[in-house]
Amino acid sequence: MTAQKPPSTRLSVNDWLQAGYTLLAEQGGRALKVESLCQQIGATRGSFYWHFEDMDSYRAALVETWNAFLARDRQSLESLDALPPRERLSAMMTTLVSPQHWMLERAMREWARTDPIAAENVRQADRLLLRAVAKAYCDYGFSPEDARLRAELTFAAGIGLLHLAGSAAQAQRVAPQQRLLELMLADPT
Amino acid sequence: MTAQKPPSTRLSVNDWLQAGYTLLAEQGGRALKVESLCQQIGATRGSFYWHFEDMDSYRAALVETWNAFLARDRQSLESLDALPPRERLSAMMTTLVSPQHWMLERAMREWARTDPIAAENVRQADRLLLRAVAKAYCDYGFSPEDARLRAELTFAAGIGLLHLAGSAAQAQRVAPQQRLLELMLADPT
DNA sequence: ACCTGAACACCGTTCAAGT
DNA sequence: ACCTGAACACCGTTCAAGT
Repeated sequence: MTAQKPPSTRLSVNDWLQAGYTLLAEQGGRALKVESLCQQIGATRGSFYWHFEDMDSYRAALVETWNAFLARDRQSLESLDALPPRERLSAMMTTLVSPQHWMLERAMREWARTDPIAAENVRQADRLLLRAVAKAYCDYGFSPEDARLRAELTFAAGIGLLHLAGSAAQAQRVAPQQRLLELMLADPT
Repeated sequence: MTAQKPPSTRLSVNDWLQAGYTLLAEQGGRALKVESLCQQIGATRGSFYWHFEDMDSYRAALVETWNAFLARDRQSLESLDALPPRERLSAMMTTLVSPQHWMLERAMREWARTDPIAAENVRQADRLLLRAVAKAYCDYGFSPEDARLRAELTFAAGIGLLHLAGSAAQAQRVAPQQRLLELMLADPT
């Protein structure tokens, strides 16, 4: 049988990553300091440097974990293929702005501006999602080119709403989301 | 007669702000360090601290200057009232994504997350722009509520495109912009 | 294997001294 | 009035020593 995890005074890599996500979501990228992490987790600097090379590789670890999380998440989006296109799009948009995601999503995109590793991971994740959304528009009946453009615009609007929402609750974003979908599904000749 | 500005080994507040904008646009918020600014401008730390209290107030000065710049810019947007709604919207969107603006716009929004002063200024600027865009949709014939919602979505999509565009040239963003406008002006009952 | 705490380096900030 | 450069404080990083 596998060993049970003890209540643990001992810390794992994952504990540190978790603490990082908390800080990132609550206070943004500039708050990600070794000392802050130590306070959050109740350990000293040396412990951090046992688990991680330095701040840069710690950030890289955060990005990779986040990316893996996202990939799983978005793969499950693609598994919505069974749904009719309209419901599929609706489900995608709801997931995109889920409250567990948007704080970190924003922090990650902020990072991506200066960190090449983060940038590559964000780009890759975006490509996956864009493809899925475009496919849905395509299945709905738009030409591939038009579907692609509508997907980009939908995606952009989603990102923009994330940024504009500030700390607003999810409920306040659902109405715009659905209205956006209606407009995007319109067929102006 | 007024004194001419000398070729100047002497530095002005504005020189430091200019250096800051350059750094912000090129390397993002984390690159805004005193030493980097000094190198950029060719002076030593003490000079910086003659003109500014500390980094925080320097950032505040950057934000205020930027905000004044934006306000002027957006007031001129409202002066487009003479144009028919559709052209007015098109002109607004073009200005919104002008290459001189988007890098700083992004940096400012990044700041706004952790700096209350920046947040307030961004909020205020957004309110002005949103009102102008909503008015245009209203003049086009949509109900006030619908106009408001379309304005928010247009705005969100604009912000999103800024973020997604990366370092792409403006030309690549014009097509999506115009297509977005077409979709937003559609009238799905 | 994992953690502590002292030590060091780097960069934000201060300040006495120069022009 | 504006700037220099030395000095100090803070936080990222290292490392010898503990369990």
